[in-house]
Parts: sequence; structure tokens; C-alpha cells
Amino acid sequence: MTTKKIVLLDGNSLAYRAFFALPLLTNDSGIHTNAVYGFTMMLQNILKEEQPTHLLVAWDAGKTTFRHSTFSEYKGGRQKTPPELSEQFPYLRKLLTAYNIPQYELENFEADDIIGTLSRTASAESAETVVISGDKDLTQLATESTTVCITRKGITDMEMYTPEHIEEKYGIEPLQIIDMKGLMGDASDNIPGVPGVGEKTALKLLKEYGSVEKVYESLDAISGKKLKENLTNNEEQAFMSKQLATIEVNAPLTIGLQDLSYSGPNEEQLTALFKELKFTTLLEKMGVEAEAPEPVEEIEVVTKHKVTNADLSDQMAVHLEMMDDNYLTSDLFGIAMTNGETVFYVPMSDVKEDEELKTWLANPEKQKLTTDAKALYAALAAIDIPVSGIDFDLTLAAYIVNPSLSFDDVSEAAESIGWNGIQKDASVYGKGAKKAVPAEDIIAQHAGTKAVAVWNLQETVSEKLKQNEQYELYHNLELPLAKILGKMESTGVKTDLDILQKIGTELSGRLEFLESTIYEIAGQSFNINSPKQLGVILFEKIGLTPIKKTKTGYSTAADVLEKLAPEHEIIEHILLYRQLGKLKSTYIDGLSKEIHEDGKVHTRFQQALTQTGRLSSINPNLQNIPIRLEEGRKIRAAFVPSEPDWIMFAADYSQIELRVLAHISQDEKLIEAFRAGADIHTKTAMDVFGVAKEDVTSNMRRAAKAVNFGIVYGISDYGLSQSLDIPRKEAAEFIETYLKSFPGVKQYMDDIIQDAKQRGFVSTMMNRRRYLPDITSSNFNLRGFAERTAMNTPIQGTAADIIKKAMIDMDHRLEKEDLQARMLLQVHDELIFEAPPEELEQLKKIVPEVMESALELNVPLKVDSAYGASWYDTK
DNA sequence: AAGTTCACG
DNA sequence: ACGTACGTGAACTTG
Repeated sequence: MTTKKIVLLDGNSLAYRAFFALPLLTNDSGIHTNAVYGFTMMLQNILKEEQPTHLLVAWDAGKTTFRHSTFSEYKGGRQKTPPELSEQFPYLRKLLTAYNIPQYELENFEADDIIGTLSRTASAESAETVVISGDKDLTQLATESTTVCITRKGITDMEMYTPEHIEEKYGIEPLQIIDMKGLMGDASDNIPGVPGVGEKTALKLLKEYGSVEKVYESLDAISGKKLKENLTNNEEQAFMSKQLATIEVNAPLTIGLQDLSYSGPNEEQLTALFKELKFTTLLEKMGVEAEAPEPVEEIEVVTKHKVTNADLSDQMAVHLEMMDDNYLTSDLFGIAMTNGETVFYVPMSDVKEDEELKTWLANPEKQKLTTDAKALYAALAAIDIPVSGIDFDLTLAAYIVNPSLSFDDVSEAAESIGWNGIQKDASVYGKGAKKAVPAEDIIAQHAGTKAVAVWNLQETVSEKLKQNEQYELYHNLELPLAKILGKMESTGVKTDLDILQKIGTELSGRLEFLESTIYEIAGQSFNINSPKQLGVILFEKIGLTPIKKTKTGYSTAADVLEKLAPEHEIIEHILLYRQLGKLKSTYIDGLSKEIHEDGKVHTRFQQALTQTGRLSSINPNLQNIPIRLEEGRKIRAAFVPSEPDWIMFAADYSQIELRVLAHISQDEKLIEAFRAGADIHTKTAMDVFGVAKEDVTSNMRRAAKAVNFGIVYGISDYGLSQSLDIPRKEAAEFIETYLKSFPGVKQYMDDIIQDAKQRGFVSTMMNRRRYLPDITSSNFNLRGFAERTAMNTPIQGTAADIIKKAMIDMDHRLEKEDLQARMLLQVHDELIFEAPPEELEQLKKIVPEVMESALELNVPLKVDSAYGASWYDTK
């Protein structure tokens, strides 16, 4: 016989919590689902953690309760429930029905009172009870057998209030929580309390006297003139407040514990509801395969082992099918093609032999429409099949329409434009250990549906792009860039394994020594890489004072450790261990594994990923190779030219983001500074600190630099205070002075936020868009984040536009001048090339020239260049 | 799979 | 009162 375990949930409170904790998710029928989703997550968590035998969700019944007859303004002044939440309540009810979880509400009473009454009944039977709410008032219900869990941050993090915990935290008993509320009131419920009495005073009084009644009995003994006066003048209010805060434990319920038994959900109803709400992750967790969308029409895909000229039209959708997402290393299955009439599939072994098909692929006059142009260029280049004339890229087009929709699968890109005809790769090939190559006809069918989707979507998407004035951006910037990036990826960067290994051996030695030093100081061995274990050593064993906390415990991040360094000798060793460990694992071991047989690394540039229009780099990431510290910078010596005696050549934009800001904001002083060729951080320091150029100290320049960074990121006093390690107030003053000095910037910041609110998105100079739905959120955090994004994205995004344009111009120029130099990498504001030494003088002239004239701004763009025998030497 | 940390612009 | 600087990717630990 199992013992009873009763769980009582405060429905309204948890729904609110879920709603505000999560962004406003909308499913495709336009219903908001964030509260239902969050609530479901909480519920699943509770069911798993608590394993209840009995369960109830209590709801607030209506607007007025018996408390309103005591105090008509009870819960007054509250903002009304947002409609986006209200519309979700019916779904919450449905959810609970599907779970077979009893729900209850009672006229004139609040959920609290239902929970209070049931918890007392349960206590009488000494059944173990857990109360869950977001409202701290309920902690008054804690007893030996009743634990009250209050949601903390997010949706699954709870603080458990037992009588012991309350004693520890407040130094009072659970029932005294009522007295505490009586004295201090509760702004959210509009309970007045006693003016001038907050938590501290309330607790002090209660520890001394025990209750509101006792406080008033002992009024004469209370010290503090003002306090005594406030108490005296508000006696009635204090007692009323206490009454309001008291949860009714004898509500006239029409149900009892016997009605609460829980024995699991109705799987069928639950799956149906999750499907309706499009909770695909939850469905997958339940083991229900996400429903493969029905193909719009059954298409016939013919497998051909040889194509004829009759099969090849002037314009065709071409899709290269493979199982892995890394097209540079994956086995290639074959190519599916369609001209809107027939669909055929050619296995790769046949493609390689098919001269007619290869000629067609290489012919720029034959238009190819595809799902991923760069993959087609690069993957086929790797097996010596040149491709030319790609005129449409579905993924790229969908990304330009809305970069926030992330697609790791063509089916998702197609779905974003309303095409549900493609099965997920994961459901065709399986995932994880179950992934396997299916029969050829299945591959052919799958590849065929993708080609068909591309063919059918081309017009719709192009139309959409034209409507948004984004067709230029897509067709004349991103699409040509895809070809260039493909070329860069297949070229690759020669990587000297010997150099990596030499650095690696040295690092291993130092790491071993550091490890033993750390263990010796700590007096024990432990995993230094585990923040959890390290936290125990530093903050419990050694007894250092924690500065910051994370969700899971003490923070041991570098900025925290740096502050602790003077306190204990172990810290500097840990910092060095971390620094060197990072180099070893990510940049020596990780990078070495990525070197292909040709002695090169072939990164892939993600072109349809970032929210701002930047590229990203994976397998390996060559956009974050160390440079700031000399030890790490040495890694760059391993990146060398792929031809004997060639050189590496690098060119980077100087202050491109601040120049873009100067242009966009039209701030006269900023523009003037750049036109005059001034050192922008020094100039900022002169203005912010009001001193002459000669009097700018290095510290002032450092602060000004941080302010400039902050401006670009979308400034906040908190952020700046963190970066400069100064009080927030001082940071706020810096910002104010800055914005007074550069009024055009201030104007821009204000305008762009207004603009984002009005249009729902911000855009770059080349009309790249980023939608910011949170900009109108009532949630302070979400809104703040969206506002900073609104300020930053046009700047970062325009800089991305500019370098992309420069890459296209550069590619043309190298060809026109018939140079052997090859573009290898892009690192956001710099381009890296390899070239024969005889082209050096020409590159020194051409590269900066092309980059500087990529886009005309009302300030000059400035490019610095350097060269050397390795990437390390381009300084 | 999520959280933490740290490398870059 | 809230609690963040903007944009990424990789390695590692832990649940």
C-alpha cells in the first residue's frame, strides 16, 4: 500500500508565471501558447519530481471574493490580465482534462483558500502534501507534513518552504507570515499594511512580540518615534491587512481528498491537444513521431542512370541529396531534378560519369534553382564537378525574409513559406544511433520532393522579397556571395599539424604542472574543469566569498576569479589552467581533428543563421582563433599558405561599426571626427571628460573605448558598469555625458526604438530585416533586450552587408586582374588571403581600395592590411 | 540536452 | 524591483 502524496497547484498563479517567464510563442493558427507550454513543462516536472497519488489544480473563481467585502480595493490597481494570456485559459483547462487532473474553483473564494482548506484536511490525516504556487503568501500553510514550493526564476526552479526553511530565512513560524503581511502589506494584492513598515521592520517586531495583536499590546515598549506613530495611526488597517492575508482553511468545499486521486493522463487526448498546439518537442518526448506532413500531391520520381538532352531544360530545380549536414565530408547520394513536369533522380555514381549532365551543370546559361547553393557549389567542386548559374536558393531566400526562423532542414525553410510537402530528414534517415541509409527509391522520393518544393516556391518567395524591397539584397548580394563562400570553403586553409603538436606538447607539460600545484594548494585532487567541484573547493573548503551565483551554484567565471585573486594564491593558477586548457582542448586537439587529408581545414560558413546578417563559421570555427593573448595567438602560426613560398595577407576594417553609426545617426561630431582621421576613443574621451587631447590619460581612453562599445551594443548602465568594473551610477553618468556630447547618436537611439515599435522590425542599409516582437512586451527584461537589439542590429548588420559586398567586389577584382591570390577567410571585419609573393604589392593596393569603396558612407571607410609567412605574422 | 565557460568580432 | 551589455561556436560536466 502506497502512502498518500498530495499535490495542490495554484492554477492562476502558475499560469501567470509561465506566461511572463516565456516569450510570446504563437503557433501557426495564431494562438499564443507560451503559458500553456510553460504550464505543461511545470506540470511534467512536478509529476516527475513529486510522483503524486492525489492532485488538484485550484482556480480563482471570479472577480470578487469574500475579501472584497472586508476591503473593496483588495487586489485593486492591478493591471488587467493581458488578452494574450486570457485566450490561453481554455487550453489550460483542456490540458488538465487530458491529464485527468481534477480542477476546482469556488465562488467567492480564491485558489489559495481551496488549497488552504485541502491542505489542512490532509494534515489532519498526516498525509504528505506539497503546495505549488508563485505567490509567497501561501508559505503560511507550511507545516511538518505540508511543504510549500514557490516558483523562483524561470518555470522549473522552485524554492521549498518548510517550517524549518521559513525559520531559517525569516526567523519566524509559517503562521507568522500572516502577521508579517499584516504589518508590511502587499503591493501586488493592494493590501496596505502599516506605512513605513517593510520586511525588515516587520520581522524585527514579530521576532520580539510574536504577532500583530501582541505588537499592539506592547505598543508603549516599541522604540522609534516614527514607527510608533505609524503603528498607532494605522491600527485598524494593520488588523484588516492581516485578515486579508489570512488564507481561509475552512472554505465550504464540495469536494474532498477522495476526489483528488490521480492515476495518469489520457494519452490519446493529450497527444491530440499537443498536436493542436504544435508542441512538437513534447510530442517527441512522449515517443510520438512528429507527424510527417502529408505531401501536397503524391509525386512520381523516376530514377535515371543516364540523362539525355531532352531531360535538361533551360531552367530546373536541382537538389543534391546527402545524409550528413556537412556537405564537405558527407557521402553524396544523388541529384534530384525537375522542370515542373517530370521529376527524376540520378544516383551520384551515375552523375560522375554523365558528361551531358555535367556540361549542363557547368553552363551558366542554364538556370539552377536549389535548396542550398553553397552546398551544391562546394560539394560538387570537391569531386571536380563545377557548377555555375544558380539563380535561386530556397534557404537563403527564406532567411532573408525572416532570419529569426532557424532551419536546420530544408523542410523547415519550406514550411516557413507555407509548404508542407517535405518530410524531415530526421524521419527519413532516423536520428542518433538509429540513423541509417535507406533504400535508394526512398532517397530518390525524398530528394524529389525537395526539388519540387524549390520549383514551386521560387515565385512566391521572390515575390515576397520584392514586396519587402529585399530582392536586391538576396539576389545581388547573398546569392553571388554563396558561390564565393563555396569557393573559399573548398579551397580551405593549410594547417601545419607539426606546429600545433609542438605547442600542444608544451601546453600539456605546463598543464600537468599546474594541475599538481592546484591539487597541492587545495590539499586534495578534484576536477578543475567542473565549476561545481571547483566551487566547493573555493567557497566551502577554502572559504572565499562568492561574488556571483549562477542557476546551479557559485559562479567561477574569469571575472569573478580575477576579483578573488588577491585573496588566495590558488586563483592565479586556476585562471592560467583554464586559459591553457582552453587552448589545448579547443585549438590544439579540436583543430587537429579537423585537418583533412589534403592537410587543410575546410570550415563551413553558415550563411543563413545569424540574426544580424553576419556569417558564422563551423567545423572548425575559424572566426574565433585566439589573438588577444600572445600564448594563444601563437596558434595562428599553424595557418600557412598552401603553396610553397606564398604569403598570407590580411586586411581589416578599422572601427567599421562606429563609422556605420556615424553614418546612420548623422551625428555631426562623430562624422567630423572620422573625417578628420581622429583616434575615435581619444576623441570620445576628450568630449566625455571635457579635456584637451594632451590631457587624455590612458584610463580615460580605456573608459571611452568601453563607452563606444556600449553604444554599439545598445547601451545600458548596468552593462557598462560591469565592463568597467565601476558603480552603476558612475556608468550612467558616463552614458549621459556621452549622449549629450553626441546628440545625433541619442536621437538615433530614440528613433530606432520608436521605429521598431511601429514597424515590428529594424533594418540595415541594404534592407536586411530583423523582427523584434518583444519590443512591445510588458516584460521589462524582454523589452529591454529588444530595445538594445534594435539599436545594435542596424549597426552590426550594415557592417555585415558592407563586408559581404566587399567580398563580391574582391572576387571580381581578383579575376579581372588575373591574380592567383585566393580569398580564404572572413572574420566579420577582416578578410584573409593567400597569394604568391609577386602579387604582394598589387594586393596592398587593391584589397584596401576594394574594401574601402564597397559602400559609400558619409564618413570614409578605413582598411589596414598586413602580410607574413603565416596568419600569425600578418600583424 | 542544458548549463557553464571562454575563444573571437 | 526587475537583472542585460551585441553577435557567434566548441568543449566540458552533469542530470
